[in-house]
Amino acid sequence: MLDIKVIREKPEWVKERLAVRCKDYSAQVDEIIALDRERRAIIADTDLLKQRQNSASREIPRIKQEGGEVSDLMTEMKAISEKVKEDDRRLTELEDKQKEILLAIPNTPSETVPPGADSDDNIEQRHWGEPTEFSFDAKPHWVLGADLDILDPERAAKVTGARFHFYKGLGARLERAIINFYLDLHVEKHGYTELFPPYLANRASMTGTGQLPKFEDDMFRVDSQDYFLIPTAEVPVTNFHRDEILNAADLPIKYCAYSACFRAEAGSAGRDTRGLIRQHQFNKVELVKFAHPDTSYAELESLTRDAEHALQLLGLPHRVVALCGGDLGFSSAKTYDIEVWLPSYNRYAEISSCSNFEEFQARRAAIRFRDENGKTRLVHTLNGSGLAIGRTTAAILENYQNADGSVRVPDVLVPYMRGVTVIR
RNA sequence: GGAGAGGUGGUCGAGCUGGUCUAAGGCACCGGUCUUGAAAACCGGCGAAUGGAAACAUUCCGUGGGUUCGAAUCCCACCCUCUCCGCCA
Repeated sequence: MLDIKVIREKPEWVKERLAVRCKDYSAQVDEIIALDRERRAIIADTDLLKQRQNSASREIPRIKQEGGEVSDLMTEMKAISEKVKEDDRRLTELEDKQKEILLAIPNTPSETVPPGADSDDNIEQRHWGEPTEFSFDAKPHWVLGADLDILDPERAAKVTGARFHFYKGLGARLERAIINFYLDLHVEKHGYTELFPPYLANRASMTGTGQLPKFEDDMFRVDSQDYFLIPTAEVPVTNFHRDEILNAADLPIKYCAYSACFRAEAGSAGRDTRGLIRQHQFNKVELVKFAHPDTSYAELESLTRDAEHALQLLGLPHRVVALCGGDLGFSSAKTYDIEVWLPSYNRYAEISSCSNFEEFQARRAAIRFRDENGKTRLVHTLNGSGLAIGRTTAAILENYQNADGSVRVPDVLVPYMRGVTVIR
């Protein structure tokens, strides 16, 4: 959520920043300003009436005690009371309307976000390794998965529906090995505290991180309760500190969390229909930081490096791109995607998205800290995949496949695979 | 799921026969006095949000409604926590 004060004071700047997203939000900004003007006028009026109310309710008991007559005063107060209630109703209406619009406006992109309309305009920052070369006909991971009998989407479709997977045997062990490798790496080498979160979150939490109200259709909702299956551990982990005031000395606070993630992804039909790339349920280790505003961009860099480090230890070729304005997510001010080389796609494919949300989520979720002067300020929240597990499995299967159809296990995973070095 | 108790500022906790609650007090925290230094003691400060240039004003006692001139306090609904019982991995 954007700061109403900034919208009020620098509306043209806000519109300009939002335009980087290649969409025009001028109408919404103007409407907010109009509502805000009326809202503040009503507050000023009503506060005067309430002040009169308060002073009268201090006088009434005093007059009574002195044996005075209060019925005239009570009659007057009755009328004021009616007016106050009416004004409060109108005020609530305006606030609700203003908040509704405010919640639907995306974050203002940082000044460093490159211009551009879609992913073709993203800017490569750096790359590591080179695309894997094969001296034989390389198979896509879904073929390897079937041939090795370690992935079973057909039975998952029977048991549940399209876009779910069973992992089987060493496939299941590989997925589990990657989860543990990532968690151990971030806890032991990068200083994150591990959280294991609930997989269901309530409406307030989903609103706090920006999934609601705008993207309700992308979520799985539990019918019997107003709970949602989390689309990412970002939701429970960021809301871990919702409505809290943190100590400045504790910042940055760094968490990593494994969770299953659930996405209804209404618009995705027809894309990436085979394999592990786009599923309704997938595994992910997420990195989340609560940072001081002065250092949040440095924290974004180190968070991205932490995620890249995992791919480097796995020996998977990858690159980092800065998302352009048109490709930026709703809540993000700045995002780096990490893309891993996927031979079956013959291109780099997203495996992590690392973002600085600045105050956008913190304002929605009321996550503040007490600064050096004792003032409360909003923290900056950041998160990034560290990394997506299913896509890692796909990348390993494809990049580490041998001519005979077997797959070598990356060295760092062998202990997690209980000594298995080749899946055959 | 059933019965009972309870949700008050960073924390503990008083208030809960409606009107100096304009939320006591303790602890924590910050500043000062004292001290070689520290502790203790003493003095002072110390919640958040909104509106306002400021003075200041308003709002907030789990959430949302209601009664009243006036609600932390009374009424209704819901949420959560604790204790006991039931069920359960």
